[in-house]
Amino acid sequence: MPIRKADKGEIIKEALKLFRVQGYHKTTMADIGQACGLLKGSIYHYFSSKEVLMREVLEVLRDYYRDRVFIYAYDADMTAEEKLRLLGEKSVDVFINGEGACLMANIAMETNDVVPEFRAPIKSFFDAWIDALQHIYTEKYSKEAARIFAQESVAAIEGAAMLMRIYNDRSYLDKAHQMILEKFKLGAKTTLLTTKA
Amino acid sequence: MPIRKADKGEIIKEALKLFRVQGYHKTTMADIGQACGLLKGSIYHYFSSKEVLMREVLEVLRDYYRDRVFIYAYDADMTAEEKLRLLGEKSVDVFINGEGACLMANIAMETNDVVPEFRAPIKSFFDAWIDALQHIYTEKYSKEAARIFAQESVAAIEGAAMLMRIYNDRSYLDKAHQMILEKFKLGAKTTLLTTKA
Amino acid sequence: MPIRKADKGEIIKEALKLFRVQGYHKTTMADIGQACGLLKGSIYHYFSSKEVLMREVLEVLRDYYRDRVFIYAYDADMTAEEKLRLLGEKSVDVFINGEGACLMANIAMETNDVVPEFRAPIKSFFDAWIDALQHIYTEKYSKEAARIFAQESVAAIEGAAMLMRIYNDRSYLDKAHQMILEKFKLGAKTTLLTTKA
Amino acid sequence: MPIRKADKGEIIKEALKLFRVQGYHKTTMADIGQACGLLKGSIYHYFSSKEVLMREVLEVLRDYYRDRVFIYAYDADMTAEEKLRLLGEKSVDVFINGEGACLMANIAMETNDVVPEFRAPIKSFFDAWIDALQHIYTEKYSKEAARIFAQESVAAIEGAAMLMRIYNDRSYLDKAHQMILEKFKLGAKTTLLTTKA
DNA sequence: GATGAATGAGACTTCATTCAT
DNA sequence: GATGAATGAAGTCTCATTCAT
Repeated sequence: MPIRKADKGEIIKEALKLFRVQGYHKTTMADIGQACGLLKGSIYHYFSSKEVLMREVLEVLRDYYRDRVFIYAYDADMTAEEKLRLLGEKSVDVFINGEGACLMANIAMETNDVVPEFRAPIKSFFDAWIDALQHIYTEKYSKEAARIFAQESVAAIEGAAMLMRIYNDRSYLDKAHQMILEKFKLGAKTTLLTTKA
Repeated sequence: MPIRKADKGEIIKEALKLFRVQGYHKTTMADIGQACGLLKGSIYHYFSSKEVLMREVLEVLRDYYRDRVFIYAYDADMTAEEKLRLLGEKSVDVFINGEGACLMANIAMETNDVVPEFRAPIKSFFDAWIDALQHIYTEKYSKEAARIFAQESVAAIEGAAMLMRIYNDRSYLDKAHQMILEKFKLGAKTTLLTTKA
Repeated sequence: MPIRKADKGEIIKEALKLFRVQGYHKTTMADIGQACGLLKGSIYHYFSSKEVLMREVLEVLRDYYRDRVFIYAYDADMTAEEKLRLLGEKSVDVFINGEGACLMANIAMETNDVVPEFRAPIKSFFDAWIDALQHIYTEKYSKEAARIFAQESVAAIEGAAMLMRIYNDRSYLDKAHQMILEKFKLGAKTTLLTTKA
Repeated sequence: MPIRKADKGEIIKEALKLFRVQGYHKTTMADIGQACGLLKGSIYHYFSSKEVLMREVLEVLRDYYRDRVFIYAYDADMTAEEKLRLLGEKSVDVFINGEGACLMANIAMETNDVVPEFRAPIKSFFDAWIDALQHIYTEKYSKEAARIFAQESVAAIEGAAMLMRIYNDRSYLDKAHQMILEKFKLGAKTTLLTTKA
């Protein structure tokens, strides 16, 4: 009869929190173990290495966003503005609770050139995000303009998340979302490329 | 004079490059030594610790931007658009040559919560950047709107730098700068807050 | 249970031997590890630093003397001379077997001004020793004279231990103990201060 | 034209102070250099290694004591008690000013088993000391008893020096000297062996 | 499944020593 | 004679990982 102190899900959840705050290299297996009530050695029952654990964290997060956040972009029953607001809320919420896309950016910056194995889940996360926004924006913009606006939006949000962290002021993120919404309402006038019609 | 293989400046330059690409924790003193043709121990002749070296790197970079890049924002002989373009060029150039503000964002993300000693130079770098942009924007915007637009601009650029890195595509950064310039030309219409007049 | 090569007690025992012979600064974690059949890094499983290990060594030794040697001074069933002889024997034994008060003096001399953390256990060891001798001596001496004689005795023994080491001749220690016993038998005549009665 | 910032004598003096307080292994060439206003590398113009420097320190100290302190023991113009007092004063003085026999004991304890090269000067220092005291004591004691008393005296003083350091209380040393003087005045009654007859 | 002990590679750092100038 | 730069060995400590129980 096994003593079950933790399962993969919980380890992933705790690891995510630590990786987000401390980064990949600074977070130790002992840190993660402690957060789950395990010894560091025990984590190897679930994950064959720290790298594999990180990869699973990234994949779980990407899947979560893809299936539970970005999916709303494709919902036919909401207006574009409602969808935008919803995505923003979900993201903001996740950012502030400390389990979100912030990790993606952090890990991307820290490991892009030193752990290539992490690139795939990170890329597919941002692909899915940009795709979702583009889909929303195509309601008012041409496909090309929508893509660019989507990229700008993601950049604006991640940049704001960075400032939020540096200045310890969450309003940056709120302002970024408002700005995007405003811009969308104003239509294509503010983008380099022309509107749909 | 003894055999001089390196000086502080060169070590800082090499360290900057490595920190930017590999991050703080993943970069070892041996890496830095090798890049300068020194043994790891020899670096301690110039810097009393890895942390002190990193801090000096951040300070040098901040001072460089403050004195040689952001300063153009206050030049009375250029138009706002010329200044914006100049700042963009200088930044782009620095980004692409691999010695620039990208490091600030990377290190901010990686160490914000684990090495508080780095916060001060990082903060003052972003302060100086935002101040400079705000100063330019006040030509067309109210002080408040100019500040918000400045923050948005920095966020947009840093977010774009992140995407540039993830997708290995430098066009993100160019587009971010173009977008900012466009937006500035269009005036305050695109911001939440009202224009100057 | 895992492969157990050593426990705290054994590490402390081996460390004590090495510290006594080589001193604190000259003894390396690798030395201690080798003596226990461990790698240097493995010792950190039991002790968080070399300093902490040394402190525990000092505390264990102090407790050992307090509970198993000096305690005889307070035994009502022995005469003062029996007690003195017993303390002497225990000390001599310990000195010669290489696990004893000699370490206290060595470490005191070597680290008094450079590792203040070691002072407390060293002081309390000597306090307990002097207290014990004073207690024995009060049978024949006033409290004050007994204290001074106790201090003299400790000094005489530690000084003799030093000569023993320098001349590699254990007879110094024996002679010191004999001298102390003689002096005690002769009563207070030899001390500066007056006898009890 | 050479820049003379220091000479051997000064380096030895400063090194002695540092070795006495910090011990041999803990004192670095940089420490010594700093104390003399030199860089550590410059010390090698005077001494070929740290070990050689320490050996010279020990030899200088031994010679100093032999020629300027212990020599009074052989002065025919003083009484035994005057000589004892004089030796005590010189030693106390040197102890307290921080440049004396204390170093001999410290270094003896710290390096006896790890740097055999230091044993010779240390031994000959203590030989000279014991010889001097023995010579004084032979006025009242047999040669054998005088030697033993001399050894006891040295042990008493060095042991007191140790307590002085541990308890940061210089009275231990004064008391040791008083005790020795008392004992000498009382004659051979207090020693194990018989008086001269 | 979980543990605690152990490993070994490698990190940062120190320091005696050398040497061209 | 003195310097500052450099070296290389070694020291303390960390950490991902393994494994018998």
